[in-house]
Amino acid sequence: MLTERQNRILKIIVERYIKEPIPVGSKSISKELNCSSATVRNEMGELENQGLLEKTHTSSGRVPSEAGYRYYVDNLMELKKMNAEDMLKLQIVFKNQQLALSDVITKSLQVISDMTNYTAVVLGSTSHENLLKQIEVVPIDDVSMIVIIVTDKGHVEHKQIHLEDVSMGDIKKTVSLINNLISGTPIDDVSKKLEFEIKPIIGKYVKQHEQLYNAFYHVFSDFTNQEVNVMGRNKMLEQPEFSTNLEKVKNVFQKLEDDVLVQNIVEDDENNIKVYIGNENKIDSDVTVIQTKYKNGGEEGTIAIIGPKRMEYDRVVGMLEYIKENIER
Amino acid sequence: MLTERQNRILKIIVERYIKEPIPVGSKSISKELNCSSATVRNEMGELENQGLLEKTHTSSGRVPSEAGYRYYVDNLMELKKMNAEDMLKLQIVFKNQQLALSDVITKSLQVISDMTNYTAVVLGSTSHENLLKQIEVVPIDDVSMIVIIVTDKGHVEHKQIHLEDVSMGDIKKTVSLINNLISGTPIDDVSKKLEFEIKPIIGKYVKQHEQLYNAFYHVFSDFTNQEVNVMGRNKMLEQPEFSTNLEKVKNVFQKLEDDVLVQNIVEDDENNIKVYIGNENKIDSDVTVIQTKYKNGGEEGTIAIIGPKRMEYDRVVGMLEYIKENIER
DNA sequence: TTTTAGCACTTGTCAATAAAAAGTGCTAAA
DNA sequence: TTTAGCACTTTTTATTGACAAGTGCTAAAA
Repeated sequence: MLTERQNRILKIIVERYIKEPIPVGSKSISKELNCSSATVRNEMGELENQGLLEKTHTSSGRVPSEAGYRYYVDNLMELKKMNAEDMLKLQIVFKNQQLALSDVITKSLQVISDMTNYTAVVLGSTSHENLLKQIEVVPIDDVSMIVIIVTDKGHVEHKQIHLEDVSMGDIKKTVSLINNLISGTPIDDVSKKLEFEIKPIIGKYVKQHEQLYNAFYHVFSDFTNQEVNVMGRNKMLEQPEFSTNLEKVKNVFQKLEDDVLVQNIVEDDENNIKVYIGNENKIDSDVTVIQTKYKNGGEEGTIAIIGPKRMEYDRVVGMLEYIKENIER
Repeated sequence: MLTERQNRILKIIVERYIKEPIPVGSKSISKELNCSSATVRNEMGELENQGLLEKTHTSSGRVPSEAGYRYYVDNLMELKKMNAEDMLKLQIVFKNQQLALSDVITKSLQVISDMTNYTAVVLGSTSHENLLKQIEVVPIDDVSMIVIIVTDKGHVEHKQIHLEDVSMGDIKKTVSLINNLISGTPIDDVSKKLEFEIKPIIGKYVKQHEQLYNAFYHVFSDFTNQEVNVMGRNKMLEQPEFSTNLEKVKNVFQKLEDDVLVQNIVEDDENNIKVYIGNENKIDSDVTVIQTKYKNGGEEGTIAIIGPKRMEYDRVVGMLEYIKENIER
């Protein structure tokens, strides 16, 4: 357990370092506390023994360790209310009645990314939570058509398919079969139902039923599992710790470019706001991910902010709380 | 006009520098030509007078200037056939019958980006070239529904709208009105037609016609003008001239993140392959854009490769030619 | 007239050195 | 328990010198 004074010192060091990435020395802290630099030095040594602080070299000032940030977030951080100006910017987005929920989320995270200079990520709900609502087919020319899938949560996906020697009538019939028989099925299960409930029926009276079945089968099996949206990717370059270390930037960018990797950001299903510092997250040991789930009616997903380990925890957590609140009503 | 020897020297310098970004000295060239370094120096001086070469400092070797690259591309470059291995990789994409055209283009450019370490861009056709084919409405719950727009070129767009106190019957009627009356209209003109041809009719018998009209109006006016697809964004970081100059990278990344700016890459409507070196393009004075239009049936668009000024012109032009050929049949 | 050998000169790079700044740990006294 | 004082470390910055690479120019050779 830390003493009151140790807590104060750790808090000062973390917050100073977050403001500016320069190791913090004992002298500058002694002015803030009513004691000498030697006392502060003793305490800092103790904090270092406990693994909460680190030195960049033998005679440098102290820098928070990963455990130090963790301790700060868990015990020392005071939540910061958003300032009025930032709130206003977000309210403009939330009050816009024209926008669908998913657009509101995306836009508001874009605003957050601009305000903080951190990267923001939105992950939509996964397919096994989506039920097939309806499919539609729009013919484009003799052999091409667009198949459109709509789920109960308003997720829309489309795919162009090419069918030769299949009559429009047969296609229409198949579509209406699907809509009547397997609407309401989780997207993940549609492929199976297609095989056991639709294939036998069309097999009887459609000439090219194999071709038709295959086309629809592919449409569903290619259904995107999750909507992934990354905003402010290059904000990472604005962070001093990355602008000198291109290798790190490359690694982070690469992870953020691959949708599958981005999906893995999500660590668990916790509903409240979670902070994953450095090695606690799966992106890079030099970043922190702050994330939370949101739920609104049937729709749900995860929003996350990615920044350097020395990110403004209090500010970002406050913002996410505010956004989550607004999304959920 | 340059002499034969000057041409040879310029070609050597450009190609050497493209291979490795180190200023080229007279001595190394004299070995390749049958003459002394002093002669080469004289010629290089002349080439510098003509603005085709530059020095990085008074006593450094020479580097191609923008005009030098231009001259190289226009007069010296020999087109390079793709090697068999690269061709094979692309053929796998082209031969895949399952993919829609737009996916083939995207995938093949992704391959090119991986092979060359340059960034690739695909711009789909613009909205004024798309005609409305059909719209569909899928209800989600009492007040929400999805409006889906399909164009004659297979472009699909959807939007969620919220309508209170409007009966499903009225909506269905309006949709069928639109499909019957203004299908075939360029997307850009739909809003107008909506006002003059649809609004008067629904105004007569739909209670909440104003609300209904507005909803549809927005759907069309928000129609994305152009499909924009950027692949291998962070390949830029692999280029030595950018990995030391973060400011440049930031500028390029910023431009590539903004769809509107990416659209502006397109310089004109030329059908053949065009090379825009440095200040000739609108992205950054340190990059080169190589682009071409493609056309396949009704669908058309632009593909472009973005790399440093010292990009492998011969290779990239050859690749684009090959891709364009394959797309167009 | 063209080419070339030779040489003085410029600039960048690299390693070594020195001095100053920032900060620590430890000891001993308050 | 706190603090003043001091020796010690490390980083940063500037300076120096040596060396390599390459140029431009002059004068001689082809």
